[in-house]
Amino acid sequence: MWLIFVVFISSRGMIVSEESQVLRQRKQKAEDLREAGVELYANDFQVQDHLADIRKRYEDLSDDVLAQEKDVHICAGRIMSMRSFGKATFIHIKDSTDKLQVYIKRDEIGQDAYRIFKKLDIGDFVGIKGTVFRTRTGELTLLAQEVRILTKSLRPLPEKWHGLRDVETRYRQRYVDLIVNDTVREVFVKRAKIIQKLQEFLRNDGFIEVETPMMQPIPGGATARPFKTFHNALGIDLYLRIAPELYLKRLLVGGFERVFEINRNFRNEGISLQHNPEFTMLEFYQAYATFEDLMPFTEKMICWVAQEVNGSLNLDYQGKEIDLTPPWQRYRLEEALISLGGLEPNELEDEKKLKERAQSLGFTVAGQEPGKILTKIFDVLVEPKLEQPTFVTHYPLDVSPLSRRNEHEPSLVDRFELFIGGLEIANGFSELNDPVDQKERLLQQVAARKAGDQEAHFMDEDFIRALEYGMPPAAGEGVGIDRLVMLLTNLASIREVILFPQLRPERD
RNA sequence: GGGCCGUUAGCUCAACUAGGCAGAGCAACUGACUCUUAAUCAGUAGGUUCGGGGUUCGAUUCCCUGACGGCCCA
Repeated sequence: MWLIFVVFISSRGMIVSEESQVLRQRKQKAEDLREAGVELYANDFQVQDHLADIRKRYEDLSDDVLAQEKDVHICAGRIMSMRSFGKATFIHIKDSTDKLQVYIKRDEIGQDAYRIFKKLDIGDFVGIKGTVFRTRTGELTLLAQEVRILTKSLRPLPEKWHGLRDVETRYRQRYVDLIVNDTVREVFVKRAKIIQKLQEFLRNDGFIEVETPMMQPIPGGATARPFKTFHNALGIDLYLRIAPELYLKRLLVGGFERVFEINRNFRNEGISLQHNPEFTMLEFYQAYATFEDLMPFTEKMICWVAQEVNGSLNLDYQGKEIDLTPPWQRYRLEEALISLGGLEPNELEDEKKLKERAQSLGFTVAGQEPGKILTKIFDVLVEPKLEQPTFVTHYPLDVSPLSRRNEHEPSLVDRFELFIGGLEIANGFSELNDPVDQKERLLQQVAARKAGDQEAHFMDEDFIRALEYGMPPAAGEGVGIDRLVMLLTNLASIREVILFPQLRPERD
């Protein structure tokens, strides 16, 4: 393919290009190299060693022993820095495992090769063949016998010590962020590990991982507005799922006793420090268990993951010292509202007083069920205060249309939410498996939807039919993976733990 | 959706407070230099100051408007 330059004459009569000077210079260099017969995008280089392995093997050897080492290593990486002395140059190259200095001498690689090497830039990928030595200043270094360009980089990397700071550019060009900001890379490595460890923990406990539809004709399993799309061949509306819940419960009906899924949910709602339109959720369901069983199970699971990835049950989250050691604090919802939220007990009894309180906090209360008002007040007054891990239990029935009714207090359900560091991390409950009760509750949701509540649940007749076949008693739970990662990496923004967070498109 | 803050060279930032030729470091280019590591030394080039409009003799700066981002609130 030909590189096309758009060149025009400016009003001042100078020839200027739309491209930056650096980009133009680099494209010119690339052309020069190509004309000199250099393949700029080679694909036949056989890498034998990762940089970390080289470091590991030689790091602790004394200079004398090192001087005897004649083994030749073949490795590759991106040039991250360059210090040239005319006829010799030090560079640092970086691969996925480490960063290593390479010493390139004209007398070692030959005049022609050195002339070509001088055309290379920071950012280029190179293949190196060489032996290991230690410099006078004590740095383990590869002495290059051969240097080869593997990929030409046309754009300059950000500055070497301030790096890339601009948040918008970091998110839009995450690839650059990952090249230059090692801590960012570490966050996503840790994220991958957290997910692996959750899978491992659940598998070891007899759960099997399944995949259920992300595109659903009836979006269910959560209180949220869905994204809508259209399938051309079927000629039907489909929704991106807001939760996998109803499908996972169908699997309990089908005879699986322990299932889990870790995958994306999509909610057509605002974006904030804790919300991205698509986010990752673990949901797991266990037959013959109750929400009471899930609480210690959750303690065990999260502690194990924390121990595996951080090596500790103590963590610093945004300046708060958090201790994950079980057992975790428990509050009934009303109890938390009174002792942490500062509400008077009589406010909880009296719907009118409750609405006044909500209004004083700036909420619209018209047409809202008391349970919804209660949980909204909770979100604002209590949630940020729940720094140490805390289970909040006994949620109102009207905000929990899929949860099993509490046997002693029928206006409440057997449900908990887990908060750590002021973040809502998990939500679990004993599952409602009475198809008649479930149908009634969904009908109430449909009525609420008709009355204008766009977050209310849809009716799902097939789900009811499934329950009519019989779903074993069970408990299920959802864990917000992004927030768990935020917690374990001490990051305040969900955008820092999602590789490509949703942004408005760039103009031009 | 509302409020506040921000957007200047490839990157990180000045120039604000008082409207007067848009600057530095790194990166780049030319030259010197065969153990440097924020290499050094000498020189060079690089700008739609986010877009549009206004005020003004003159706008990066003041005003209006739009875009994008950040934080706070809903």
